[in-house]
Amino acid sequence: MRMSEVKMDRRIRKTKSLLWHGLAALMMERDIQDISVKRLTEYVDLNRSTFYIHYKDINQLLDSIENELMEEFREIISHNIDISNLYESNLQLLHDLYRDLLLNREIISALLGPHGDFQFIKKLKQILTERIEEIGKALNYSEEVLAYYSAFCFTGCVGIIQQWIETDFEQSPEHIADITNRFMIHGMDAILH
Amino acid sequence: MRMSEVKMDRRIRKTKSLLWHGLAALMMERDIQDISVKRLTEYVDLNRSTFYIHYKDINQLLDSIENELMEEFREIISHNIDISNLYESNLQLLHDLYRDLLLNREIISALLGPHGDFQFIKKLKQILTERIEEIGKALNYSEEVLAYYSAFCFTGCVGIIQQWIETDFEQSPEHIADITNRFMIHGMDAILH
DNA sequence: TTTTTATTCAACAGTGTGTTGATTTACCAA
DNA sequence: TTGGTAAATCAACACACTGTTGAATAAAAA
Repeated sequence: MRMSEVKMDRRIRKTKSLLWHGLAALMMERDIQDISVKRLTEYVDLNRSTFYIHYKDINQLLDSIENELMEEFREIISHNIDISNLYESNLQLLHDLYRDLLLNREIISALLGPHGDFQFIKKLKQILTERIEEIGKALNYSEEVLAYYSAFCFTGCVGIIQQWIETDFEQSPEHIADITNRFMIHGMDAILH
Repeated sequence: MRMSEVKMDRRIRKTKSLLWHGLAALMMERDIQDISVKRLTEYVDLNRSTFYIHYKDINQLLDSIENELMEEFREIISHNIDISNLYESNLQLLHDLYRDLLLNREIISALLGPHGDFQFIKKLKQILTERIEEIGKALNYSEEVLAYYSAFCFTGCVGIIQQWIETDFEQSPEHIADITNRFMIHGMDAILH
């Protein structure tokens, strides 16, 4: 059970969990714009009006799921980064992040898969970018190039995660973290040796 | 006028152009799922039934726009890549691509901006990835690492393009192509010098 | 157990959808 | 320029999903 759920009425917990997992399941087979409140509530066998007690519409439900995840990520990312040992501490951060993604593989597959949500990528990118810009400032890089580098890197990360999803999380989070880190720092040179 | 439009009835050209630009305009302010056929046709001052003569729904309209663009990109990307001079020929390809993006800045801003379309990124990534996997095979890289590298690079490219959009295409396509190429090949090492 | 509160259910008006057939308007080729 | 062709308009239609309501029921918390 998540932190934000502990004090909830059990019925609310059940309802929200049903809607959460139901939406994830439906997103595996169709776009969000093709998922109606009617269809979702029928799918999870809840009365349609129950949905409206908790959420305004499908978008707000999606939003609340994403924000919940973001809180988790922010927690993980808030660990200190050691600028004197960028390579190792960045690797550590990627480890932790990917491990958490794996724990949430159901919803992550939905949000970043073929019928995924654009907003989620934006949110994800934003909290990751905050982080690297912090580092960049500490290292005194030009703001302009840094903005492009962090955009490149962390959108690239999303690409790696999507590739990971496509192989159904075959490799270990450690392995994925390792190649991500190498690509970020050495680019193609990383595979040329 | 695009190649696919030359033989069309002028009325069809006008209608499609109105819907194309109208959708792009509406996508600058709201998500696709919040754009109805009714709203779009009112916005561009067309009868709603006219829309249905040409498209099934908003999604199909979006699809046809994207596919049109993809044809353009495919054209550009089909230029030969010189494996013996990867750096230069990749740079050339990025030049051409970014120049074309700039020509289509209106629709590109819509498709990759805050209310952009997930599918479009997928399509874009796919044609770019086809290309790099071709190169990778010629250079005899391991398939697995290569899949991750190309996912990283070209999703990263999308990130750079989004950053470019956010600065309202301030820099030249040549400059953006140059930093993209450097990030792709040297990663962070490119800004460490 | 009692009180509180979430869920269910039926019903409602409202809005967008997708289609149709008749009419008007614009285009294109002869 | 004209006549045939085809696109755009318009009004009307059944249909499906929406968002909200109030009363009845069920489950949880105290």
